[in-house]
Amino acid sequence: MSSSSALRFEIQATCPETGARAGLLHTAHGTIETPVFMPVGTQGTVKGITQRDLQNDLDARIILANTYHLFLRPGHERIERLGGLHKFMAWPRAILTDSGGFQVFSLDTLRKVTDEGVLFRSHLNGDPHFFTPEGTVDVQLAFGSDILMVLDECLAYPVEHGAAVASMRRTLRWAQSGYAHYLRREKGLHCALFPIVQGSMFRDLRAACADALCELDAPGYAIGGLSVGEPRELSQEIVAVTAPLLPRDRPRYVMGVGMPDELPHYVAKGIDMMDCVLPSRNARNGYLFTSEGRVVIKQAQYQDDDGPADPNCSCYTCSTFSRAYLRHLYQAGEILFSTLATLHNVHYYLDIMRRMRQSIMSEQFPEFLRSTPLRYTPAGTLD
RNA sequence: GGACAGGUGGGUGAGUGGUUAAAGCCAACAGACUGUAAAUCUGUCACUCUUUGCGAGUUACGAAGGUUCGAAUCCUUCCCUGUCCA
Repeated sequence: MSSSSALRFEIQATCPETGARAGLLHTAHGTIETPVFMPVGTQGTVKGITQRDLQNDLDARIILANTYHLFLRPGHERIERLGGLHKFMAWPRAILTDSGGFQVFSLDTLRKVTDEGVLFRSHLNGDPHFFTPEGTVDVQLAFGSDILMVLDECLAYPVEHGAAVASMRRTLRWAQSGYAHYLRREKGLHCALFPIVQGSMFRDLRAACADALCELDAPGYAIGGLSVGEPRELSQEIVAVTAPLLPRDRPRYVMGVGMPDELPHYVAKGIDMMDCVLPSRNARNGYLFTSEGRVVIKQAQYQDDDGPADPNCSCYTCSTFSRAYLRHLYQAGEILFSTLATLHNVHYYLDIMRRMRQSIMSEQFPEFLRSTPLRYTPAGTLD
């Protein structure tokens, strides 16, 4: 346990067969039951639903927000003046903020990476903003995040080994300098900073990066650089070789995953935390995740279907509305569709995590895992 | 009754002699989406055949005729719609 962190991780049960863990992550804004899925609220909102939905209905314990986006608008200093991000967005539970490292990937035409940091040209107005390992820590401290992420370079796939080496070393240096800066500043603050393992899909680079990052003795570690275009098997493989190299007594976080069926397979590799935009984004695009598989509710086949979106779901959407009504809302472009669909999809993800956690606690995780096999298509995506 | 302006594919609306099965937008249908530039984006969108090729054929721009090598585009008549005047 890192002595300098307010974050405390308590492992309650470990699956003897797979190594999957169930635990408690204690933060200044509540205790998080792990393994946990964290809904993504980039701009201080999980698109489509209210904080009340998230807290009371879905019972999410921690959500993500984004440094790049909130820095640009409304600005970290304003958020700090207004009492911090929790108060600003009226979310009393835990917040993890990504550093902007993902925007290195997603906004690749609007940025330039140097050894010192990342020069972004704002997607809003073109203004230049230089993100450094130290500066991104400062911004996240101004937010008052519970878990901060170091600035990293999220590479696209595929990439040459040589380029991946250089990038990984740069990310490693950023983690070291960012972490040192964090340690100088965090005295008395109740938060934690997670480094991020990079190295593209090269096992040797992942191992080297993980080993070096472990020397930071951080309270938790992330595996980044996945879901960037690689086949899904490869994501699992990289996590399988990387997770065991991270401290057993600290939370392990795989960033940006995944499809519902993939979640248990990450947990089986010793992962405790995940996040993904899929449940919220796909919801808005008419795609529901259900216990019976995908239900593309916008399809014409549902226009007369008076059954619930997912007959095995207890969420407000499924217990109240028909597929026909949801399909109608989508077709009509009604804003309520996004809300109801997001409510369901996020509920579906969180419910998977709750059941998974329960199976670990009751020593039935291997059965749970077998009940959600990975069905890869020839293209390396999931069916 | 008269004078103008019009009638284009599911809707809207470009096109005013040939590269037009007919732009764009909308609708419809399907697909993508993984640390969110996303209530976004992509594809299809007359019919038939096809060895699946930017291939062939058929029908189509209110209706019927006509001019022309060639017509959604020009002419004639008719039908219909809108506005205005009686």
